[in-house]
Amino acid sequence: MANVRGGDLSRLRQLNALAAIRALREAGPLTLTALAERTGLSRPSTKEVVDELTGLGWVEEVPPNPGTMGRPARRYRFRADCGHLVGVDIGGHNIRAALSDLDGEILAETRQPVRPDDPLEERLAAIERAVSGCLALSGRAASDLWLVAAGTTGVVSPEGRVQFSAAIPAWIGLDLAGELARMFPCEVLVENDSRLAALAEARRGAARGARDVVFLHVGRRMGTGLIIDGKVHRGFGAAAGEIVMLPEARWYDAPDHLNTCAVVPPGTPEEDAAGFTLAAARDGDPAALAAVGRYVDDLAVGTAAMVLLLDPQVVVLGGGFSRSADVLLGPLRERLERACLRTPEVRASALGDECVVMGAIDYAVDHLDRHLFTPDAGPSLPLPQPAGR
Amino acid sequence: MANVRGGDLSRLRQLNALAAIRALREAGPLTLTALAERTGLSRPSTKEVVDELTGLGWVEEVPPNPGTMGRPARRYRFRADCGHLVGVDIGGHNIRAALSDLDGEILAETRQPVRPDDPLEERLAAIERAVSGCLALSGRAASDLWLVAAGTTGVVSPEGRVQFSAAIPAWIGLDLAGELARMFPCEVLVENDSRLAALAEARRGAARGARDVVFLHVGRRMGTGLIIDGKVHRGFGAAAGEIVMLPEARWYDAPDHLNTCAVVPPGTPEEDAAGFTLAAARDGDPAALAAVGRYVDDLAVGTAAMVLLLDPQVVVLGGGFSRSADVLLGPLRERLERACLRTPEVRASALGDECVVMGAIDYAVDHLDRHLFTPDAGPSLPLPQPAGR
DNA sequence: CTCCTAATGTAGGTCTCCTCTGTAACTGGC
DNA sequence: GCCAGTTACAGAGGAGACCTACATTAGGAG
Repeated sequence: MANVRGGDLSRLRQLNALAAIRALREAGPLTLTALAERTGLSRPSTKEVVDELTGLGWVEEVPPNPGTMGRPARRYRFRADCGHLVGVDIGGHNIRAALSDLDGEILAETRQPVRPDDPLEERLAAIERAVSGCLALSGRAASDLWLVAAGTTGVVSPEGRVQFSAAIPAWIGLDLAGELARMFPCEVLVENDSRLAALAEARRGAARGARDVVFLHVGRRMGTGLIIDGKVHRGFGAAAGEIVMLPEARWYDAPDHLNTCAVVPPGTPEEDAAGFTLAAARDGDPAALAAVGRYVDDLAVGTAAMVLLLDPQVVVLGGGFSRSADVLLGPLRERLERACLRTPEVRASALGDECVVMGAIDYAVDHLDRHLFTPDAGPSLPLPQPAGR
Repeated sequence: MANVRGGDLSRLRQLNALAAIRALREAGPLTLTALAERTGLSRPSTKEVVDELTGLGWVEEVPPNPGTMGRPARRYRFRADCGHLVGVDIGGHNIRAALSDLDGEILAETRQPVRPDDPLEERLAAIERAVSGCLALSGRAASDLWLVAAGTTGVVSPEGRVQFSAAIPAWIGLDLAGELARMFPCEVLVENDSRLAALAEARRGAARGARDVVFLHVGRRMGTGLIIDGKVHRGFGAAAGEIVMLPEARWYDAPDHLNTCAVVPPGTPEEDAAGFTLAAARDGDPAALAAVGRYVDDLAVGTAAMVLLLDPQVVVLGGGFSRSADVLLGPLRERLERACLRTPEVRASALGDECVVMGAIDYAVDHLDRHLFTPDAGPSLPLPQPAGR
């Protein structure tokens, strides 16, 4: 029983304003009559609501649709550009950033290469450069930002502190949320990167529309992200999805099967080895195919555990190795078919390297939806008045 | 974006009436001033709302609290008794039923012994007898029932069909929701029993207040129920929680360790064997302790998989063996401590055999809350007018 | 140029809530 | 037994938001 508060007339107006905003966000520019139909309000009331929202800067009139019978209807749209969001992907080798409008439409993207053993300061500076780049590309200022969401490798505490990271040693113990809050003049969210990737796939990628999704990050490191009932699942201590830690799930050492295959040229650095095996498997090399088989055998154990436990609608294969999804998908499906009670769809990531930034943006949009555009959600009133552009 | 509808004045009244009902349900009998404070409405408006609800039969006046300064305030309470819910636990050896009011307060309980190999008709008849018994005990008629929720062993499809059941062979393929709908003149819900047990523990049992809970049904058969974000997690095909099916989780054969221990007298029927081992372990018998150790070793593997994946706040140990929780809890905690990133609390079931019926009641209450007492929830208007008692 | 269509704008009415003022009921001290 | 103090109840008047109904306006078709 969350909310026990009633409300007066102004609350009703607020509700109706929110309904109008949501209708406009869902269905693009609408005429007053169309909007009235969608919100269930009468036209005069709808007009009053729209006028108020226009005054606040949330809504703007667009030219009418010509060529129709009768008097042309004025059309209104939600001003998604009245605020901006930034998503950041903090990886071992790259910092990616993207800037979007309030609808999550991406307006600019940048990438800053880094090295896993870069010192803390250098990496933080790269984050700042990546975001500044986005701002410059889109012609915005930092003060236009409403929300920055960052995804990082490693285990992130509920408060945004990095508790553990195999990929970025310097990151361990860092108060990432605090650092970012110092860096940007707006609210900051921090989340694990695989979870954000999962969210992106569930919202706009391979699992669009599914409410229960398991995202597998397969690559040199393994990770998972869970979407349950349409939301990112963090767990009580924000440590959900760490099934790699269980020896019986056979995930931790699984990539070794690909690294130690005979088709890998001697002297190949370990980080490139798997690529050779996967490529050879695609060409039908028997040794490589056998190695891939052993790899998928292991991969399928942990995956089956997740599927049996959660019964997701879709399993999405992402991460570095998902470029070779054509080689992996078939064998994985086949093994899940045998192990699971109900086999979910298994699909390759549709977003690739952009997965995490997109997920960060989607996470920020969700946050906004929940705290600004949802009635009964705490202090969320539609009051922030957007700048005049 | 679920709901895009606005509303008019009557909607506001409805919202405020719901707020009043929720406040009364949460905090018991309240005076007008107290209610006004909680709902945020003025006293005159609160009075009008309460009068309307009284007229509809949802609210009733109770004698004022004597011994206070000033004019005694009239007090009002939610009439939880204006409708009734039934929860049913369909097990292999017992059918349990409970009847509760709209707050989930249990008013009557019955039990009907059955045998696992009873024919379909006999088991359905036992369900009917169990519920009739509750009605008779509490002096109600079937027409007073608003909702019947049933938990059964086995895998239940989203539509309420039993897809598989190891414990009740005759049950497989049965359209249980359909059968119950024919039996009772009200809405019917069907769910897996372990999930309902998990819900009961999360609502009123060992994990009260936790939003992410893993319930382990340990007994002759193993099962799990997951509460995620405060709700029962079913999964896309309602097959969530079936980790027993995975050989690597080492759950399926785990009970054998207890059955084959030397302390079990020869000729003991298999269903009683584990009890001897657990009892001997409590008394410190070395062979029994070793068997329990092997059992918990296996139990911990699947459990660690769940904990690592979901990071629940609490793990609840329920089912037949949970009577011996004192013997099992320590070793299980210790093993989880080693295997998990963040070890959740591990507690014994607080509800025992009543777990599933209680969970069924809680499930029904949740359903009501969502569909009757929540604004913005589909056709949920506070119109059903309760009988005059 | 007129008719038709579809949207706009305005007026009056209703509903719900709020604030304010006066009245009622009970306790405790003298 | 009476009076002051305290607390709650009851009703009147007013404001805000929505609805319906009707008159008005702008563009396209014949």
